[in-house]
Amino acid sequence: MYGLVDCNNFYVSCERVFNPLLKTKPVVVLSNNDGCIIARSNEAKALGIPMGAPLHLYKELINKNKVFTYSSNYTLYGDMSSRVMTSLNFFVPDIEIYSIDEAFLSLEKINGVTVLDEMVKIRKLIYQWTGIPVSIGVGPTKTLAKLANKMAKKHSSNGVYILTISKHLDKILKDLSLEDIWGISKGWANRLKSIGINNPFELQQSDPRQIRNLISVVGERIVYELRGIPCLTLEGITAKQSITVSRSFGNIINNKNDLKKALANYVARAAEKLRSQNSLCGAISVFIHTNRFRKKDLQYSNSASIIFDDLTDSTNLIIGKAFKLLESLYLPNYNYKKIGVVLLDIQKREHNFIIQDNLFTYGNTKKEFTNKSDICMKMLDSINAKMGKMTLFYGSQGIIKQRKQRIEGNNWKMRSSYRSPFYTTNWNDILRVS
DNA sequence: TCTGGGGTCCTAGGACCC
DNA sequence: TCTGGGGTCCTAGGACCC
Repeated sequence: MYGLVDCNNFYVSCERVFNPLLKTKPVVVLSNNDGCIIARSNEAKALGIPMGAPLHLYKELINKNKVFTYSSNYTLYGDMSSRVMTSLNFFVPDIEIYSIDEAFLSLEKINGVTVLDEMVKIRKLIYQWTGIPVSIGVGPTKTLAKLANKMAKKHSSNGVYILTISKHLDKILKDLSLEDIWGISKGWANRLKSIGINNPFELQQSDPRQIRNLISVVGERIVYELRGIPCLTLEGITAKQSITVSRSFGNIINNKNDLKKALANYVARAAEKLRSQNSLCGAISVFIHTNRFRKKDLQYSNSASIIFDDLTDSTNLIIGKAFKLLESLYLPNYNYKKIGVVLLDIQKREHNFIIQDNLFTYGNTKKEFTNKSDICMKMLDSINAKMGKMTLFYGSQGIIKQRKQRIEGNNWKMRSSYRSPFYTTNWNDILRVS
């Protein structure tokens, strides 16, 4: 059984913790430059203010109804989020932090009879400890837990909803639209409708292979998940595979120096994030856009990327390269609205070791060995000492794959990002927590 | 006038290898 | 003239998520 905990109107709830007078008032939180509405209290939703709406279109409605508006404060939200997650972890050891305001729980260890009581208790205590109201959905798969969470928000008095495979679920699925299902958006919903599948129940009953042909393996998984057969599992905390920092400008910018100033800032922020997850990056990309909403303006958007000679986390080094990329992208006579940087090919710093022939390289350490398995045993010892118990696979990529498959079943697939010219490659590829 | 920011995964197809 | 089998690697583009 899986649980999904979702903070209600998270950003608004955070603001309310520090200003209890807002509790019963309509509140919205705005994006960068106060451009869009990105969070709404229930009262604001009731006024018909949609998610992601440009503020200027709703100015009048907001003024008329005395809606409180707040610029976003991500430092605060990040901090509140970790308070909630830490509290959750206190009750349930196996959790997956899915987003800033959501976490999946593994409920295997909780007795089925008492799940409801347990969830009600967790919900109550999370509120007591953090001031954040949450909803909890429970189901046999992540997809159904997600759906249960939606039901909890709509139809539950205690904020908890439990879905099981039953006639009742059939009825619920018949009454929902395809887009209510996690992983299905407009594009796929339309494709499904084109072959006569009009609601989640019909999707659940459909031929998984046919769905795969239509909308890829992701869709096939959804079919099984709706039947209560898990295809998705809890994922631990993993390092980011890419890090983006970008902003729209409040005003239009057209000179290169201003763009450089902004870019330097964003690179510094991105490099900070990179270091905070103890990683290095091997490549970056820079992009710029004009304002796509100003149809009369000449439009231009472009991006360029560069691969570093060595993995790095140095702000200065990355800024240098980013400026070079900007030089190649910048065209005068355009009004720029947005610039951003993406760090790519991200690798864990401590995982960056190489064995080639009989040379073992780990950071700046180079050691020669006469026996290859000897190297691996020593590596394993030092890694175990640092990180806890691990299993080490070594050999050519093909051999690694075979061994992993023997242990983990046939679902394991070598991904291109694991490639390496050497015997060992990405941490994930050769090591596995046992 | 004003229109967010940051992610992940999957596929197809060509190049290439033994 | 015929033309295997099994694979990796890479990229662009398209979906989706919060």
